[in-house]
Amino acid sequence: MPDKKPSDPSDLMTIRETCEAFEVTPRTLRFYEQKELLFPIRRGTRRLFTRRDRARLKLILRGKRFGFSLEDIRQLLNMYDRDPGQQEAQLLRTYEVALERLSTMERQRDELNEAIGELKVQIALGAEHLAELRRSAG
Amino acid sequence: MPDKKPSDPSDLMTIRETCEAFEVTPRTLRFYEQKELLFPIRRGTRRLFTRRDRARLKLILRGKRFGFSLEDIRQLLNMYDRDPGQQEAQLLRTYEVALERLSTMERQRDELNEAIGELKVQIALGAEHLAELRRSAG
DNA sequence: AGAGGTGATTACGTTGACGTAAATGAAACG
DNA sequence: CGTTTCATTTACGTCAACGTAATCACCTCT
Repeated sequence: MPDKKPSDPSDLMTIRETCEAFEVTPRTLRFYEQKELLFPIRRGTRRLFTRRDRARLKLILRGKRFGFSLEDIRQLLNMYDRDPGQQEAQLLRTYEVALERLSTMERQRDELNEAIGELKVQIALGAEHLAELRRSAG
Repeated sequence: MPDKKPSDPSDLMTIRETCEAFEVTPRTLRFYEQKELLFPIRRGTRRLFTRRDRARLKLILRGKRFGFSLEDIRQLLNMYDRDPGQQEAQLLRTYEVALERLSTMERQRDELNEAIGELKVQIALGAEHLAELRRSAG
């Protein structure tokens, strides 16, 4: 074999090709299909992922990086599917959801920072305690 | 009833009193007992939480705020129980574990910050896109 | 025809920290 | 003595996002 087969008669990709392209497992793709996040076409029993599936997958993975749940993502994606025409309203909705998520993430970060501060204090106290122990009975 | 009964013949507290004092549910205390984090004494079938249980509980809840798992906490607590004498070694161990946890938390915070930055970019792009839509067909 | 690779389906397992429900008991109050 | 009220035990349920078999069907190369 000279190199990877493009296997691109009309831009369809097998499950394995898609997995390699996006670094996910077959299980993940099947799972996403089951959750109605992807809709690969079937040739016989085999799944074939279209350009559209791949575009969706890209958005799914991006959404996951931002901490959206798959259910959140599904709702957003399917909104764009159901009525392709409400561009502005949909974009606006996505924008709002993103802002909400952003504030959640910032709150989480702040809480994490607080906990980090507290933990540092405890660590400092521990260090002191340790030094004391060594002074009194090294 | 004049007021709350101290019910403090020797500093023991019922499960409910303990729950109120620490803002946890009975289920939680029973769960912690089952997980060997607490060892309330039994009068008949009832649990009575000692000063020591409460001290442990305080540490448990603090540990949780830092994101330690109950299993982590159990190991640390029981270490102090099993051989009360290795004070220095134990404190040192706790110190080490805390440092590890600290770095994990800082890493998480950094990742969260990165994601926040990315999300902000996406939001800005969305805003632009939205403005464009409105310009071309408001 | 056997071996190997790819893909499919079905369904149970994982992880953590409890929630929740059901059935029962025992104490306290009037 | 009857009724609340608090308690106990047992055990299944929850949530998310897949992992991990187990079993079966095809295709391809040799």
